[in-house]
Amino acid sequence: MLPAHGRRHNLSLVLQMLYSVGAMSRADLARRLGMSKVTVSDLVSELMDSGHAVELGPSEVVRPGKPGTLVDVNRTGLQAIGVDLAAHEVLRAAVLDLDGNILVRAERPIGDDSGQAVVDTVLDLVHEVIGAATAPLLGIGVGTPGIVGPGGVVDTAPNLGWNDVPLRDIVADATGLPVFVVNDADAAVHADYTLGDGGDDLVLVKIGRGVGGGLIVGGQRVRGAHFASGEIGHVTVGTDGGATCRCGKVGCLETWISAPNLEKALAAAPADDPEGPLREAGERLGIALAPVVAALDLSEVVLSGPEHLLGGVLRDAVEETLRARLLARTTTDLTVRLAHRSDDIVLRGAAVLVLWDQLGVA
Amino acid sequence: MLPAHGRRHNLSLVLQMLYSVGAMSRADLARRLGMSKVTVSDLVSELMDSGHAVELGPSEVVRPGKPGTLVDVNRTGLQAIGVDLAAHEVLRAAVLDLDGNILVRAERPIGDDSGQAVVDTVLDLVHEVIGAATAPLLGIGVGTPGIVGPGGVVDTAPNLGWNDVPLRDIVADATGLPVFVVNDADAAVHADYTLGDGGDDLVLVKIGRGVGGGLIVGGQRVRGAHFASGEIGHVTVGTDGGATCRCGKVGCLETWISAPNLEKALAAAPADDPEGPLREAGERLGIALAPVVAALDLSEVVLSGPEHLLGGVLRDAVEETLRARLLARTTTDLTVRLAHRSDDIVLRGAAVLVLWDQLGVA
DNA sequence: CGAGAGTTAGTAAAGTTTACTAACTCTCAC
DNA sequence: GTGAGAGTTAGTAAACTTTACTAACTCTCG
Repeated sequence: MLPAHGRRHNLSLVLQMLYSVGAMSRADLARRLGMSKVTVSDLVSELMDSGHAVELGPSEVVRPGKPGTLVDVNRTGLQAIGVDLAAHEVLRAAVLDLDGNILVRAERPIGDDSGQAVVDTVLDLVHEVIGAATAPLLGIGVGTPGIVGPGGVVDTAPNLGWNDVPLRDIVADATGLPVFVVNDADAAVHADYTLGDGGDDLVLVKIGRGVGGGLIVGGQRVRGAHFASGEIGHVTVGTDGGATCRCGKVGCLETWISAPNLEKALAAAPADDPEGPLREAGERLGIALAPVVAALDLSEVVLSGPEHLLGGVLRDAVEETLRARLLARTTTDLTVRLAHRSDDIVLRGAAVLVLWDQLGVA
Repeated sequence: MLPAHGRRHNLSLVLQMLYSVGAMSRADLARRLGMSKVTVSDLVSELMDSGHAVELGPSEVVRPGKPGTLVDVNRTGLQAIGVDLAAHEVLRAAVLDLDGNILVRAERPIGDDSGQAVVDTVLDLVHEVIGAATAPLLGIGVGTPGIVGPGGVVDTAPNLGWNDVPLRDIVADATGLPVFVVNDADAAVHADYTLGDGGDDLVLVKIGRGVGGGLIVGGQRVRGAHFASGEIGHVTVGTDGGATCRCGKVGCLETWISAPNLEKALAAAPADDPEGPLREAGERLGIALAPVVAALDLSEVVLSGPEHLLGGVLRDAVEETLRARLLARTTTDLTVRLAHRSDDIVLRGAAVLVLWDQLGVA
């Protein structure tokens, strides 16, 4: 731990404060951060030199004393790229501003491509959005299906035909920008945690072709012993059988609640209980999540995926099941809700990753 | 983050290195820690001044050059107090050395006491073991049943008749020593994590009168949104009913696997399958843990409690159930084992807490 | 309405803490 | 003796602090 590391941390603290609270004067920063005015002035000056912060002009507050000069994160002068490789049949990318707003979008169909062909499409897509950026780029965040090992290597992503693809290095070499690669559900939970206003302990379940999860515990993203945290799609749920899963086991969570399986079950539902499959799926998810919520003492369960499937009966069933299977004390301030704007959550989460690493912003 | 914080961190790094690797020269420390010899000399000198480190004399290694002077954590010159308030019908305390060895023990029966009477007994017990210490004390660690809120306040511990007892301040005021209070299962997992050689992602399930858990995720103890992590005793397990629990619900984990319920079931077991209840209990625990292991991608499940109950069939059933309910990839290097020396695990974990906080030792 | 008092923002200078490099002495094997 | 490694001393750079200042504003009162 060199003094320079402390300095870097303090620079991040300033950016975090500005990012989460908004523009303020140097003196406000000093008071809020418990640093001296001199140190803050020096930190801010370094951040302005590097382009990460800007002055916005004098404060309008009317009170005795010299008005402060407002300082803020360079919200309009910096952008990031987000890439979502987990959408259905399509690769997506976008230019985002620092608040997570999507400024420019681009897409490429996957078709029947796999392996290197998909990698080439990703690079093509990334180059397109880089060209569309209107401000200096902090970096590129990528949310991908499959397990992402250390160094941004995608271990296995069957849908893309990938095995041990060093995606981070590939994209970094092709663009010269810093690149961050994570699992799509991890990106999603990062988006919800950073851009939302929830607690420091939450799980996000992402329901699409499969079922994946991302966890934030104590404000930190859980990575797992084999970088495979959140892989809950193939946990057996309940003790009363179920359908046979594509993985070979019986009663996996995915057989009840993946989007394709849900659509199928809804189509086959009896007329007198058309929403039965949604209730059943919610119950099963609740059964699987109950031990997780209890063990980690989570305060939020977030569902991400098609709103018409998750929005009503299913969400209610998850909440009811959790309340039924846990102590009342555990569930009193537990919230079960849908993610905001699930469609773009991976894009936003991927961009947020860039902010985290480049700015230390939370 | 002041430079002084970095200094403190670096002092801890030196102690950690010595603690985990063993005695070595200043030059060795400098190489291993990537610091300059000068800095290490300075850090070591500060640690010797404070009594946390000692010189052991010249190294015996035969080679050209001046022999180094071995430096080590002051293993024999420092001790810590561990207190276990979660044992059956008795309060226990001990003096431990820095390696977690128990040097002196003491006990007090609880009897029918509760509330303030128990607090008084704890203080009496603590004073006895403080008197038995043969070296300066780093502090007091306490493992208690119930939920421990911020500031070492015991929210609720029914067995002791406690509600919102500010235990840390009470013991600190009475002894003048630094005091650390945590839940007993959290203490246990801390002991296993620090004194064992496992991975950075594990769960410890402590089975006694009730069932509690402690989790280490990414090398950090999980606290939870309401400081109630690990409270898995009253999660409903399975979808096929079960016995009614003292909490009022049906099929809680505790009804299957708490020590009293297990003993009862074993006594009533049919002669042709005397170990049936153990197998059933292990299966139920496996069912409850499967989603937790998958979501967090844990590498170890540790059981702590009466060995004659947990050791054989039960442990095997937990492992088999996890393997059956999870993807093979998740379970290939998952180990399910008993804690070493469960009897004293809370005492050792409580003492380890002190080391963590006072020395920054892992 | 204007002068003085009081308050707040921001900067400059000097001092402290921390860790670095460079250069040295000391000790030992060969 | 000579070379190698351990540890110390001297000097430097970085990062923060305290203290003291200027600049700019509001408030009050004659």
